Amino acid sequence: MEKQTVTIYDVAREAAVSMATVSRVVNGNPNVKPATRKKVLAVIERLDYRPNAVARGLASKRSTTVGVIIPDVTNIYFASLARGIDDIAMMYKYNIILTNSDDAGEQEVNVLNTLMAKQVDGIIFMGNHIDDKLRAEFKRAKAPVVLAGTVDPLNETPSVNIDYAAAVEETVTNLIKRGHKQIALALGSLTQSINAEYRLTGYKRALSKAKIAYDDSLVYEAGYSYDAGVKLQPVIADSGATAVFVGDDEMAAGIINASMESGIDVPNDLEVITSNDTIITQITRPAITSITQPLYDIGAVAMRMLTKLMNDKELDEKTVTLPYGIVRRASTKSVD
Amino acid sequence: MEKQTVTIYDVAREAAVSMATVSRVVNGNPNVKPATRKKVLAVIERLDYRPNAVARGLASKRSTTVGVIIPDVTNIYFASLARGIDDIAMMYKYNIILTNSDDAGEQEVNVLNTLMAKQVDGIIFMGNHIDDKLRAEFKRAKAPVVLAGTVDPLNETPSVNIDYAAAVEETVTNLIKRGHKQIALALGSLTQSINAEYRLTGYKRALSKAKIAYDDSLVYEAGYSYDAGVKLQPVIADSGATAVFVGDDEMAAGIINASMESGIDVPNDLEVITSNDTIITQITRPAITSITQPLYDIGAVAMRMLTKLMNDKELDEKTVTLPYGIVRRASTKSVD
DNA sequence: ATCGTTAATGAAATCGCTTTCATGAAAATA
DNA sequence: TATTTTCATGAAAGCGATTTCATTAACGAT
Repeated sequence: MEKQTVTIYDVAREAAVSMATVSRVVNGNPNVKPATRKKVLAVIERLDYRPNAVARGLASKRSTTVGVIIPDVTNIYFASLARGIDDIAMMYKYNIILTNSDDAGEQEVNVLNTLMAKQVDGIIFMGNHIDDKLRAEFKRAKAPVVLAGTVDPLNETPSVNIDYAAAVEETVTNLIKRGHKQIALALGSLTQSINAEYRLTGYKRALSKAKIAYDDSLVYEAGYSYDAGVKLQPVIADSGATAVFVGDDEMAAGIINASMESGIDVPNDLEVITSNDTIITQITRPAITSITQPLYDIGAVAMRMLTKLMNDKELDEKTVTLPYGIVRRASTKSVD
Repeated sequence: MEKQTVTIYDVAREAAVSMATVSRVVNGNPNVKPATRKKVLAVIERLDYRPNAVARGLASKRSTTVGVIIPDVTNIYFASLARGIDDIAMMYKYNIILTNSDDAGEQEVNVLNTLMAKQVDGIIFMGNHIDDKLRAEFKRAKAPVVLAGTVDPLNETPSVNIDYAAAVEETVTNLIKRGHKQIALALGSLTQSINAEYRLTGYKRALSKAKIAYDDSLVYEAGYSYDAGVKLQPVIADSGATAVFVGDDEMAAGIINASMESGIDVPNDLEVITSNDTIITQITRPAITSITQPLYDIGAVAMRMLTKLMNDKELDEKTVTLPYGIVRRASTKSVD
């Protein structure tokens, strides 16, 4: 026995008004006599009528749903952005269709297409790399796209980020000031622009300002995981580096734990700085000095921008750069 | 200039067939002559036609979307389940509408209702407590609901879990065997059934089997966070407990770090065991002994069950209990 | 009392698809 | 060859809302 669904038509009949009037009441259209509104609301209550969002979406061409593409929900960094996105979305009565892309180009294009098929009103994209294929998809999408915590070197798509290059430059410069000459850089793949075109750039800038020769044997492409950090540690140890900047907190934790366990003291033998200031940085011992990012806000601001675009409003600025900070913890030596 | 959308009607016209035939081709209905199929596919390709999932949903009464209610995406435990859910969902061509509930009853009911309004075909619910209000909502929903990593003491709703009580009983029994008499229990709120009716039960069972009197001053209701653990640590220290079972990994990390920093050695002065075997347990020093749960699988199995229910199939078992394990790490002493 | 406005409502088209049913053609059976 | 089945297809009726347009009622203003 299927549960019977109550439609707007049922309400109209019971209330002895037209569907149009019921629709007006439901949508808060002011053009309804108070008495009529009251009558309709009573029927809605009595029948327990709930508007069908799908039908509404078809008729109005707005689904009040936005697509969110995330590399992996279990990654705390992106999950934090997602939380910001969802909170603001909810505030504006949107829902989130969340899909994991694993940062894989093909998969990203796929989910983008299924999201478009679902008629999402907008899309928030998170990932480590934007290529031409993706840009092309963004363009043909009729829904606006905003990048969160994700850089497009060509700046074609609205985005919210921090200044990754400047942040890395500043931290590396700090290390140099404290006497380090051999500073390793542990990143994800250099095919990803956030690494190749931002973090690496900041690193090189710091070196060049200090007149230190760039040595690419100190730059490592590892994965973004704890185990990747553990595996990378002996390599860093062999390189003679006395400090390392790491692109991911879990990887940094792996490096720190593996170092300490092999007798290399952090920070005395190796100083470690990481990028995302997730809870991980507080949990390790020593705790990890990190660039701080307003993770939640990056997501929240991106979603706010998207709501504007979805309502055909102009954006104040297409590329929003939120402030970053640096928080010193025990994985680096104090300056004094 | 709005982007023009191509509809099934356009395809039908161009291919000189009826909409019905195009629909059959798109949906893989075998009742189409190969020649016709080919012709239609060519037009679809040429016009770059993408079926509108909203229209399809309205006509077919299936949205191929499932709702997922999660306390907080940034919680690694639940995020891990969510990942399992999404992967299986994708495998079955479903999308996920993800909403954070903050474990708050009112909010949970709200999102449940907006999900139903969106005509989701099914719902996966994660949370720490199921109450009557929620059960009532589940019942009136016309879409099936499955609980993931979430217990319903009344067993009214299909669910996937491990045997929390047995797991706690086993770990606490181990502690007792190693000579502990004062074992603290650090949980979330005792208003939540997973704590009050499962973990606490297991704890009491272990004590009673060992003829140790239950002392409720050793049971603590804290939050599920790192800071909650840090705050709770001095209280545990004062209690004279020599071991503690913790309900959340981040909280356990907080207890461990705070202990070590106040001169209480883990595991020599205090043994610590936690519940969820997330990456956190490997990152702390000492690493944390933990109950192991197949997190991803809990989500994946829940989603598989949901697909069955959505296709009106019978469930082999309404309540699935996945096996748990215990992994010893450095926060407990070896047994020998 | 009359006319121009504005407010309140309903009729009906529309959104883009699925699906039932009818129908004619082709294939299989007698 | 006649008859029954099966196949392939199209016409058209929904699905449950929104929205445009027309219409009538009420309201001021003159």
